Amino acid sequence: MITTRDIAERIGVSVSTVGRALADDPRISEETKGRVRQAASELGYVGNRAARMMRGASSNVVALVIPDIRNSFYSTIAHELSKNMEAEGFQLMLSETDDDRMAELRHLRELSANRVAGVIIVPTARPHSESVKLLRAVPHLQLLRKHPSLGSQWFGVDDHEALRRATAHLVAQGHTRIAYLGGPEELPTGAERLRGFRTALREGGLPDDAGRTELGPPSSVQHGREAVRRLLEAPDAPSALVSGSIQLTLGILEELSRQGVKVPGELSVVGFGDEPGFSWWGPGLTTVGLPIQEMATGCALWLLRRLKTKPSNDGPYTSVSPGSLILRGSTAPPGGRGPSKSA
Amino acid sequence: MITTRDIAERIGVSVSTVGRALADDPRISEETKGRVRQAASELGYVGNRAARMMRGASSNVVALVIPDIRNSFYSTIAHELSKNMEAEGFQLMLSETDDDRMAELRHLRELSANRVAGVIIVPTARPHSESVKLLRAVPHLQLLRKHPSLGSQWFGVDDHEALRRATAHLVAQGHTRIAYLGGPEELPTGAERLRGFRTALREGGLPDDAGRTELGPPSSVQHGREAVRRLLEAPDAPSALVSGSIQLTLGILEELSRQGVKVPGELSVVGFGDEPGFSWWGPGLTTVGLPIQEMATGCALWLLRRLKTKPSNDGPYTSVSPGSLILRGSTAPPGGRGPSKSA
DNA sequence: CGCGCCTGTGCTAACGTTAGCACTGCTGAA
DNA sequence: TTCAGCAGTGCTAACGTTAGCACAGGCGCG
Repeated sequence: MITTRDIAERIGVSVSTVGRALADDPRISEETKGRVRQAASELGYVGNRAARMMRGASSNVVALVIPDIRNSFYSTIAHELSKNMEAEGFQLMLSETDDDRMAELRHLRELSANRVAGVIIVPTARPHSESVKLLRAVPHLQLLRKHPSLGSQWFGVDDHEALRRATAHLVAQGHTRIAYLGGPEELPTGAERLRGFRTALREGGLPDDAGRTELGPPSSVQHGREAVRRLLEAPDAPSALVSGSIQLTLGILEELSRQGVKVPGELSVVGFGDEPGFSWWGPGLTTVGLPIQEMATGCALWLLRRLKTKPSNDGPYTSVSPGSLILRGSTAPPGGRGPSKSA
Repeated sequence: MITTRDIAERIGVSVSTVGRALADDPRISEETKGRVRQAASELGYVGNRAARMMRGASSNVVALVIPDIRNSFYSTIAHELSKNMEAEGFQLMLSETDDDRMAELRHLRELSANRVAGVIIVPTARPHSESVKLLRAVPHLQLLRKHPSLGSQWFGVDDHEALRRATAHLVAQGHTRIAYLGGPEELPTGAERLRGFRTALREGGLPDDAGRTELGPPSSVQHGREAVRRLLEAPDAPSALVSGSIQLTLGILEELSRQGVKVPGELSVVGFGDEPGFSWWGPGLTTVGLPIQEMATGCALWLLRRLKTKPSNDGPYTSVSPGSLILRGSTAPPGGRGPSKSA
């Protein structure tokens, strides 16, 4: 690897001069700068960030810690983040936890050793105490899920409101047996969405047993399919179904298509998130649209500001809009005569 | 930040001893090791990789340089790569080029400054000469697209064969006006897929003007929609359509759904890649399945081997299977009576 | 004419870690 | 008794870069 020393020896100046010339220090004459730049270019010199970091400079890497990049929600986040960060000279490190706290810990250890400048994290249900310690040592920001031990910097969705609205839509159409398919209560998002579901039932004057819930791994398409199968086989199957995760929604749609369930004739469905296929699935999926881009951009800007201004300005959390209900054809009154379809 | 020196002062030994104890050097007594580890844990010591790198150690970061992480093809690659790399203690850096050679160059400069250990790249159509120089200085591997100047280490799909098969399927059903919607010829993949399309037409004994092509940005869903619109409005619209990219396929499906085109009654369609929604789109999309996981794992293993063994073993490129044609309901003989559907 | 200032450059230390060499006791063999 | 060898530890240099200080030469001002 070419160093400033190589350049210095080549043109007969000191390393200091080379360093200053490359930093465009006004004390160096234009003539010398020219020769240095020329030599640097010819030799293919690339500054060594490790050495700079040793001199106190911070790294130009921020990390994104998420469950699974294949989830389009997270890949959109990653994209927006990357775009915003690149514009400011930052690179993005990607760490997948698969919702496993030990994998999360392993990643945070590495990130810490690499002295990343900042971290945006979708924490697991119960982060390891060492993970908490590691995170607290670096500017960080929670995304979607909010864990109290990780501070109050948080960007997310108003999950309670999102599911309240989605469920209320079904209640308003007269459904009295509604199923909710979502993540486990341990996850902050899972708990909030479930709460939103129950709030809507209560507000609709429905009895406690009107709601049926199927909770499980929120990133598992497979779990979505199985849960749907269980719901349909049950003695008094629900007439409507709300989803509390994108991946589960994918599973739901696949299984309903496979079984040829008539939507919304036999079953009304409200999805979560908005994927490319949702609009062309069956009669079109009514679903909760999420402001993903806005959230990602918000995160990026918050972190950038935080990285630029040394003092710890601890702006409190920011909850983004609850997401809007996108009305398509997959919901209708129970037993109603909505567009029927064998998917 | 806690350093070895802090630990040393705390327990009254030298930094050398601390360093060796943490590296589990056999020369240090177990008793001392215990005290060092204890102190390190209490203080929350995390080794500084930058300092290690200065001592000649290589970084534990590999970079993935791709056009756009939102493309599920690339997010799957990123996921598999990340999984394999994490198991070996490597972290993944993500760089998006958006198919812009200048963005590509900017990223490669940063990666180079950060001394990444290796790079897996989906190169742009014509990488900048400096990009080439930067890449050549580090173990790297081309993915999908193969650019001659970047060496012969390549993992990809047999694009020619993939599109030959897809097109041949339509030809066999008797279609004589077939459109191909794909990326530009400048891209190695674009050129190969187009060639495969033409090969199939020729082998099917069709005249040169049987094929209509719409080439454009391969990652643009929007372009897919517009191209479909143009094709349908043309005086003698084709009776079949083959896609040469996942994103374009998404656009195609959206537009066909929107316009309510009967598939395969009015138009037969063969897609590219296999996304969640493809199976439930209209009559089910016949499409080219790609061995994404296998490719990603192959890349990871190749790079890991390359990083472990210092000597430059230059295994030549490896072309993976051509992808299999997944038969669903979206193709039928022209004017035929296949399951018709207004999406 | 002498002094201070300015311009342009060099020297050196420091960042945190590691490896080579040196040192201190101690044990065992000649 | 002397010395080699060993266990256990310390000292120091080096990695590449940067910043503080020093220094040389030239010029203007009193």
